[in-house]
Amino acid sequence: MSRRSTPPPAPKISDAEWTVMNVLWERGTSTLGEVVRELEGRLHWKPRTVQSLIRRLTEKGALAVESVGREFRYTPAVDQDQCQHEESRSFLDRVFNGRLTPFVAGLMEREEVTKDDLAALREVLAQAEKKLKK
Amino acid sequence: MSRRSTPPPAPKISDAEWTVMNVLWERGTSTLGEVVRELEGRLHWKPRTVQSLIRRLTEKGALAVESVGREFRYTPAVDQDQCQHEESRSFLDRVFNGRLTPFVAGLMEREEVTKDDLAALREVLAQAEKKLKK
DNA sequence: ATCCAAAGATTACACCTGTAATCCTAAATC
DNA sequence: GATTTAGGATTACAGGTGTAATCTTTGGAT
Repeated sequence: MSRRSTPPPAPKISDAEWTVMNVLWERGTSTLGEVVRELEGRLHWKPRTVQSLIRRLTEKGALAVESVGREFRYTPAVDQDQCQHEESRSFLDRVFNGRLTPFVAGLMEREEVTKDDLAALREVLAQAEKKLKK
Repeated sequence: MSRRSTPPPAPKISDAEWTVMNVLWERGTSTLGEVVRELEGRLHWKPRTVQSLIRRLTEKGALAVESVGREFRYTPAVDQDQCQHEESRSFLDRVFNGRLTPFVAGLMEREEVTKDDLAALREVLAQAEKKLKK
């Protein structure tokens, strides 16, 4: 499997920051409070913690800020698909010497897979195959 | 996809440390010099850098040390498959909300896949399917 | 015997991360 | 008006990471 043309790399997002970005990608533009309430229950995080993460993400250019009245609204400034892909690549390179198949094989060996999972994967493979043929 | 019984978690291995562990898993027991020479050319790393990483890996229990004459020989003390699986899980949870299919789909969409890749994956799926049926 | 190079031990050091606490201000509430 | 409170700004702080340098010892080369 080989790379195609690469867009300029997105800023590096840390583990905790991914949690925040996932919320923002899902909700779209949000305020601090909205993110805090979204994470409440799932996480023990204090509001100041979320604020810190948002600030860092803003500083590294992953979020755009827009001042609305007294508050700010934060919006993802980087593409989720691209970030996911960059993380995927770096993960595969680091852990599986770049190879996808052993990764998938390892998961299937050690976790329960449902029929639905398998069907979905089969579909993905079929799509890839079609693209190859074209 | 769900977890099965979990062995006690392996120590957390950092990015740079993965590079070293990969060498050790591949070569088996090695001395510092052997690891340094193995990485030479591929990496800019100074020998002291490799030594630091090996020391940290030893401290966190990922490598076992055996004193042989004047030197030490280092041996992986954690299972590669297990480490790979733990990394895989944490990666999928963080980036893809735990789901494998979008990960595979994203890669296929953004990278060139060869016929061989596809065939290998198909085989993996077939195996998983067989296991499900049983 | 001498000197060098390789390896271990110790130390460095800035930057990133996780996880907030404090302080300040302004809006909302009583 | 006085008080609580949400949010921004600033600060904190230990631990991990990447990437070594320095100091010390010792076996091998000359």
